[in-house]
Amino acid sequence: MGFSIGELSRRTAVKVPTIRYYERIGILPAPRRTEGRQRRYDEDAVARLAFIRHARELRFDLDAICTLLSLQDNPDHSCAQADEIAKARLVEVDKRIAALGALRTELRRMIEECACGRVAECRVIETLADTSHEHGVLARS
Amino acid sequence: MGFSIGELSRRTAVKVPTIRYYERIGILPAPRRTEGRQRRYDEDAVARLAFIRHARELRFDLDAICTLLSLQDNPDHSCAQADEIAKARLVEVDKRIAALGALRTELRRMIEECACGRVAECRVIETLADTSHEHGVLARS
DNA sequence: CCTTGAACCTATAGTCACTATAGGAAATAG
DNA sequence: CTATTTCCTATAGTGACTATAGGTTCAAGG
Repeated sequence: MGFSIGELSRRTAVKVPTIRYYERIGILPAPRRTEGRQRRYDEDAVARLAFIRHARELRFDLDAICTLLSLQDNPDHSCAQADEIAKARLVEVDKRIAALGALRTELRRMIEECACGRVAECRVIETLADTSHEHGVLARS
Repeated sequence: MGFSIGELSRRTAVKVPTIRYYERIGILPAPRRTEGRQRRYDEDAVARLAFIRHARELRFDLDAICTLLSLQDNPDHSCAQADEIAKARLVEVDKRIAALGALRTELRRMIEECACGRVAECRVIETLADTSHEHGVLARS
């Protein structure tokens, strides 16, 4: 008749404190409790938590996941919004990959050109100290 | 005879609260003050803050930047440590790019296969709900 | 000299998505 | 019945800022 939070954690590979956190912020419904106030879950909880975990692996933020979950609960609804969220995520990922590619190029150049002697001639430090470059954006994504 | 925090902000493209934050955590030295306790900076502060900003653009964490700054202050020291930090960063970036590439592939497949009708047939939701996949890692990098 | 308004000051709390800790209670195995 | 494991809540910490509140100082114009 239902299983513990530890068991749910094992079944979904989501850590126990994270499950409690998800409940606290309302992304996972509060389950029923034993007489001693311990949580007892069912298969529905496994499914919902697995959904969240997979979406988190794809780096959807919890806000987006909230929307996706509520869509899932309404199968007759249009899925345009889900599509939109996924597409927005793809755009972010594309941007991030491009930014990281540029970053990698700069790091490689820094490292290659460093003769690895004294700091005075270190290309890594020199590059960072160089103020002649453009002010890029410090985007988070 | 020195300039204000607002001027330093304009010259380095680092926001005023961020500059104060950097001072608080000790990554930027406390500057001298006017009689009215307002901060007054010089060119050295510009250089140091520009260094930090550039390193942040390359996503070095503040801890690594701290080390790099102390290296910069000792030009006769070996730059092996700087090299090491930069190489570690490169490894992280490589990993992140690989992970994001995989993520992009999955997002694209999800989006392409979605007929964009009702949620019941939505490939996006379906993919997220699918529990048959491997438990990947939720690495931060 | 006086006023206005922008820029400055500190201290504190909030962000995101958790993670860690403390101090205790319940469940389960032997 | 005891020992061990797992569970509970509440709170604080993470990184790197960002935002807010409530007050002070500075520079310029009149």
